[in-house]
Amino acid sequence: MTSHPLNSVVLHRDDPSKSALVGNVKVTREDWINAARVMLVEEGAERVKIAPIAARLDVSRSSFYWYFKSHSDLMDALLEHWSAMNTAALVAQAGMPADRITGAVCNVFKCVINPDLFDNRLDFAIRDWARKDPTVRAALDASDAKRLKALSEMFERYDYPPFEAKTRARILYYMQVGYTDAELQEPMAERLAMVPMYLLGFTGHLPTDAEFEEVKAYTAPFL
Amino acid sequence: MTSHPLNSVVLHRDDPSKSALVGNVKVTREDWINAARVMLVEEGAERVKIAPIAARLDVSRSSFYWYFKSHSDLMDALLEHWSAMNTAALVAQAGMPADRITGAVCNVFKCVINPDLFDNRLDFAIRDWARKDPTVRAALDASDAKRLKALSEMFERYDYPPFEAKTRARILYYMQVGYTDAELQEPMAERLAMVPMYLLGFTGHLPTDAEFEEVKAYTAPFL
DNA sequence: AGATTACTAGACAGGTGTGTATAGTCTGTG
DNA sequence: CACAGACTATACACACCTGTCTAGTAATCT
Repeated sequence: MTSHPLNSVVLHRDDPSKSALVGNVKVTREDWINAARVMLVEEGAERVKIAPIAARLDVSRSSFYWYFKSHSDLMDALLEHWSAMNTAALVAQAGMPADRITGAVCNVFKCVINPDLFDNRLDFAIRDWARKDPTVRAALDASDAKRLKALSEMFERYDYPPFEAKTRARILYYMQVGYTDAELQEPMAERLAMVPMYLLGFTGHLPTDAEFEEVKAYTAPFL
Repeated sequence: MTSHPLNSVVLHRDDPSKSALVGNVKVTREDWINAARVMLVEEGAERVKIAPIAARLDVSRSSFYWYFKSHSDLMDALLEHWSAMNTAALVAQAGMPADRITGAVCNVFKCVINPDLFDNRLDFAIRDWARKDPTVRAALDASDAKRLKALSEMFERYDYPPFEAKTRARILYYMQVGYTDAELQEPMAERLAMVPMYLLGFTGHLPTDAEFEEVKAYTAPFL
């Protein structure tokens, strides 16, 4: 219990200029997770390091091990946090009532662009991370399935037959997933106007048998 | 020039069981880049480390510095390789002649699913990497612009007005970008059949002014 | 055969990251 | 006021990665 000679330096935890939380020097487990989330979004899972987070919170690196068993314990918590926030929000919003399908789809868009309900950048970061970590991959696949199911059921409620409902759900969902960071900054109206335009050379209806045969003729050598 | 006492161990570079290239013990700069590319695709830019690549090539880690000035020199070469391969292939394919727009679009698809012309997984990996490195970001933006320009010009050649050509190019391109690894494994015909289906609740034509106003009413509070 | 060129192995130095041990400080409670 | 529990700082052990230095080997040219 005697003072270690090397530990005799003066501490200044209460120096207000160095305190991240003025008036409350306590750092909670949630603070660590939040700071880690920011790190994950901004830098990627690979760069979620303990020391930089500690610096951001203005506490010692070793404090981390009071709140978390290990580095991977933190990463698990991060994954849990994401699942609870994003997937739950999208599923809930897909179930919201609306007069017509247009309104229902817009509800989904509204959810996705509302940072309080759905952290789009976090979703991106998790998708990145999943490509390198099988555990995350499994969690993401499960969430994707849940979200697609909710969207598909939404289309079915507006009398789309099952296959078409499923297809529309997929396209709606993966159009979101496909956006780049830059595009997510664009005005919502522009993105919405772009979506219903026809793709490829088809002329605005479901492909006829003849057109489908034409496509197959083009692609057959590669299938 | 005298033998260092610690370096007197017997070398066995020509041990066939340890040689990655049987009959040719030489490792070239291309070999390093190729191995690094595999690493980049499978593990992400962050995990392209010299030692594991050396192990895969079954050579010493220090040999690396004969071929490359530094680690970032290798990464530069990787970026250069990607640009030359993928962007060049897509631009070339978009310029190929075809009877109708359907054929032209299928040409693009054929290019993108042909691993000899276009490494889709590499494209993904670069996109990941760009999110963390401004230099790569700039290179990717330049490539995206080149590709979109080529696709847009393709649509214009089939008499689409400029704005619509540009929009179709964007959707066609980002539908590709949005695919997940799993989906890229799906049969081409299914993906092609899925694409022209209408999105959202719109009924198969460009949105009318009334529909556009409806969308704006839904989204106005969030813009 | 000797010299030159192309290429490689191993040791080392320095930086950065995780996890642990230890010696504290602070706050609330009896 | 003394003590217990919550929390934090510093130091250290260890692992891994980059980059440099030195002493080589193997094939080719002269």
